[in-house]
Amino acid sequence: MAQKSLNKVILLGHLGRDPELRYTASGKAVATFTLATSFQWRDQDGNEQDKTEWHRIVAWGRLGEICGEYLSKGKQVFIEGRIQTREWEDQDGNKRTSVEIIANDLIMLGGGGQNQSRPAQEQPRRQNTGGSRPASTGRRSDDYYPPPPEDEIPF
Amino acid sequence: MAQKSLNKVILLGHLGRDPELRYTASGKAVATFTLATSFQWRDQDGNEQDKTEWHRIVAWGRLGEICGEYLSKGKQVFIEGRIQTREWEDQDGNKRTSVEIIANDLIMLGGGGQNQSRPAQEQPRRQNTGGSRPASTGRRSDDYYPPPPEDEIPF
Amino acid sequence: MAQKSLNKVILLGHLGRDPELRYTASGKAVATFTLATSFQWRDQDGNEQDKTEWHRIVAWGRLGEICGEYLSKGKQVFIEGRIQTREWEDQDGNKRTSVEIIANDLIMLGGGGQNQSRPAQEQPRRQNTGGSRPASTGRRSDDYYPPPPEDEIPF
Amino acid sequence: MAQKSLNKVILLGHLGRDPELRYTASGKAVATFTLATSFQWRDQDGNEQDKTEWHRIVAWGRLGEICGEYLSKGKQVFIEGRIQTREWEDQDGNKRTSVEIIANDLIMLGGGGQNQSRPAQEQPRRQNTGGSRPASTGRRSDDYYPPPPEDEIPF
DNA sequence: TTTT
DNA sequence: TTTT
Repeated sequence: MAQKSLNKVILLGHLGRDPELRYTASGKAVATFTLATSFQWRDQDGNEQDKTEWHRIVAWGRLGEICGEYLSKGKQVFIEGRIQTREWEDQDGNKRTSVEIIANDLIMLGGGGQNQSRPAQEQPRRQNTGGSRPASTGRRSDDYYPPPPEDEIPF
Repeated sequence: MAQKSLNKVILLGHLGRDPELRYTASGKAVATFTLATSFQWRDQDGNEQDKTEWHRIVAWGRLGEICGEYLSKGKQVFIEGRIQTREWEDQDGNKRTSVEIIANDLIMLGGGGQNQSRPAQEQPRRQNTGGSRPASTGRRSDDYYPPPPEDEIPF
Repeated sequence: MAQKSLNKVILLGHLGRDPELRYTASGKAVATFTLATSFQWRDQDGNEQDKTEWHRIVAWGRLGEICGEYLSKGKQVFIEGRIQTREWEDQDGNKRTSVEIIANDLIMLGGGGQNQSRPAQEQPRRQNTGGSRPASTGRRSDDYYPPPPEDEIPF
Repeated sequence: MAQKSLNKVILLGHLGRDPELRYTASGKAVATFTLATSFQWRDQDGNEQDKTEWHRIVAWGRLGEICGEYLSKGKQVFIEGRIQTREWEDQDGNKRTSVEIIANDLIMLGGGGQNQSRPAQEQPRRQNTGGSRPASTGRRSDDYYPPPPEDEIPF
């Protein structure tokens, strides 16, 4: 039995491409896109160096649909998620491994993006999986207790 | 209309006292306890300095009940939550303000704690608010998509 | 002797006012400002509710100067820091307590802000405390190892 | 020129093996080890499912030496770091990619570990890179301002 | 009021 | 492949 552990990723960067929105056979939405972050440092000669890291982001369900609708290449977003390694076989039958960030929260930021009013989503919406909260990224789960009425606070 | 924002706190420390478990009039559980973290630095004379910060933690619902059952003075825990300021009036009618951390996830760690097998919870369980997952801290909400069967992955 | 612990706060929100930049007697810069985050939930009648939380941010040294120079009311920022409680006495000699977020990293985001090109900093710069990295928020400390040259990687 | 971004990973889990401590040609220490986290969910039949994620951790310099000295298989640790992809060629000349977590902070927790008093470090210490704080993980960088003397607070 |  |  696995003991509780933590696997949390927090990213803030820009999309390298428009998200791709797909659906599983059972109709669940999933968006994928890449996000750039950059790491800066000063080398031994005192020169600024810079390396871009590309993160592969996966967003399932309602959050994926929101990504498909509102995000586009260049947009700046904050993402919270977890690291997940996925194994697959390439065409030669070799075992390959992909590391992806499974997003569970996302905040769209003002910066970047070219076509602000992006043409409506091409992909059909087969099914509105999960949740009735329209413009939300589904972050308010039951675990997030609101501030209760004052006379409800017993301390 | 409020734009999306982020208010996240991550703490790892030890409980200063046993949690207090109470219930609202409507039967919702809420546990409160304090958690110590310490900040170390070296002063200008090169001496190690140390300051303890006491955080007031509030855990609602099922998570609160788990705190009441399994945590005790001295135990080491990891907590994720949000900062919440609450206003109240003291006995002289002065406006006072309390800052609390509303926990939404918690990991119990091995360290600390005096009475490992704590006597069973004194407080009666009036109501099992929220959730059917008994030994969980309620973290697996709908937002956390599991790894789907391989033939379900469309990318 | 204190054991290692963790006290981390991550905020993303908008400034409620222009930062105030002050200097200690010894010439160290310190900026203070408030940051709004909002918490949304759906009440039992299914109506969207919203509560704004105001965080008091404190940024010392070079980071404080950057806040004084580049931030203004309405700007959207990401902040990482720690919670710190400070005790003081009000004019009646009563012990009061303030909870502040001591920032140690900050990312300026595109959103918000009224006067993009804010008039140059009014406060004199008494002393350039800490660090020679001009436009940086000082995040690249020694703890952040850059990617080494490939032939330097022994694994 | 890269804009500021964020790439942060927070993990809490157990080591899969003893760390390996190596040194670069220039004498810089680097420890590597794997860390397990687990993700739990309930499948459509209501059964608890569990998947272990193995993270490859890299710790440079003083932090790496501390890992080599104090960590061992089974130990529970909290790690903060960043994701870094590294490209290399396998023996067939194929481009391969490794995703690693570059640690920049680490907290040792009580749980796990088999040989509490592990035999002293086998690897020679070629060079004590970075830092004079012996038992510290080097987390108190210049960015972490201590609480100043009360008469130094100008607000 | 915690912990090593 | 992003961004300033």
